[in-house]
Amino acid sequence: MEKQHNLSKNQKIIFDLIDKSHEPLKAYSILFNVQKKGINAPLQVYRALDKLVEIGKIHKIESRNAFIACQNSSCQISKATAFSICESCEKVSEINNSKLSKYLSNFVDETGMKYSKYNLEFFGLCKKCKSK
Amino acid sequence: MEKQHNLSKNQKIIFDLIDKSHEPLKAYSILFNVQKKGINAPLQVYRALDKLVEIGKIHKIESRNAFIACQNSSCQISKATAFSICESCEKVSEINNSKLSKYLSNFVDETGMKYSKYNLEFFGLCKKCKSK
DNA sequence: TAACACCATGTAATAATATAACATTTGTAA
DNA sequence: TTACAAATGTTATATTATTACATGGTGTTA
Ligand SMILES: [Zn+2]
Ligand SMILES: [Zn+2]
Ligand SMILES: [Zn+2]
Ligand SMILES: [Zn+2]
Repeated sequence: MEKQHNLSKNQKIIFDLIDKSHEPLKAYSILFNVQKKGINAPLQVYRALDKLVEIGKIHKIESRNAFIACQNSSCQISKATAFSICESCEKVSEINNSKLSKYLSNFVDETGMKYSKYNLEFFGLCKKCKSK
Repeated sequence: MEKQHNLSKNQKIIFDLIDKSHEPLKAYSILFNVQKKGINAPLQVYRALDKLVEIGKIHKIESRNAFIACQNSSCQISKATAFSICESCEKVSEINNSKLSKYLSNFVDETGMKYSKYNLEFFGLCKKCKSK
C-alpha cells in the first residue's frame, strides 16, 4: 500500500498546476502561474518541486528541465522512470511497461554494480509528427 | 566505418580537457580551465560542447549538467547512451553492454512509437562507496 | 578572380535555471 | 506544553545557457 502524503499548501498548489497541465512545466513558468496564489519566490517553487519529486508525485524530465505529474497512480516506480519524448512537438509521456522496468531494475553491469534507481528518456517522433 | 571529424581549434582544446579528466566536467569549470588558452567566453565553450556532443565525441550527463568523453572508441552508440552514476562519490562511467543497447534500441512502446535515440542514467553506489 | 556558402570564432549582454543563508511559522507528537 | 521536524517567507546570489551581431577562414564554383 502506498504511503499517504498530505501535501502542504504550496506543494498542493504546485502539484495541481502540474497535474492539470498537458505538457511538462518549467520551474519559472510554474512560478509565473502561481504568483496570483501568493507564491512569489523561485525557492518556494523549487522546494515544493523537490518534495514532490522525492515522494514520486511528479518527475523531472532531465533533458528538458521540466516537470510532469506521475502517470502511474500507485507511483511504485518513482525511482524507475522512463519517458517518451517527441523531438518535434515536445510531447512527453511516461512509459509504463512492466517488462522494461523489470529488465532495467534487474540490470547488473559488468562491474557487478547493482542500481537502486534509473531514469530513461527515449527520443523520437510521435505519431502525429511522424505522419506530417 | 566511422566518419572522421577534424576538430577545430576550440573543439580540440575542449575535447582534450574533457578526455583527460577522470570525472564529468561542467561548462563553467571547462571555461575556467581553458582561459589560459584564449577561450574567454561561455559561448565559445558551449559551441564546442554542442558540436562535440553532436558528433559523439562527448556525452552530456543530463542529471548533472556535465560532460564526459565517449568511452566507446567507435562511438556508434552516440544516440544510445547509458551511464552508471554513483550517488556518493559522483563517479560516472559509460555502460557499454550490447544486450542492453540492443534491448533499448529495439524497444517499441504501447503506442507503436519507435525511438531513434535514448539516454539512460543508472544511479547507485559504486564498489568503493558500498564497501565503506 | 569574385561571389558565395559554410563553418568557426570573438565579444557583449542577458536569459533561464537553481541554491545559500537566515528568520519565522506551522504541524505533530511526546 | 514543550520539543522537534517540516514548511514557509524573503533577499540575495550562484550556476547554467542563449541571443544578437560582427568578423574571419576555407572550399566551391561561376
Ligand atoms: Zn511515475
Ligand atoms: Zn510530436
Ligand atoms: Zn559513448
Ligand atoms: Zn562512489
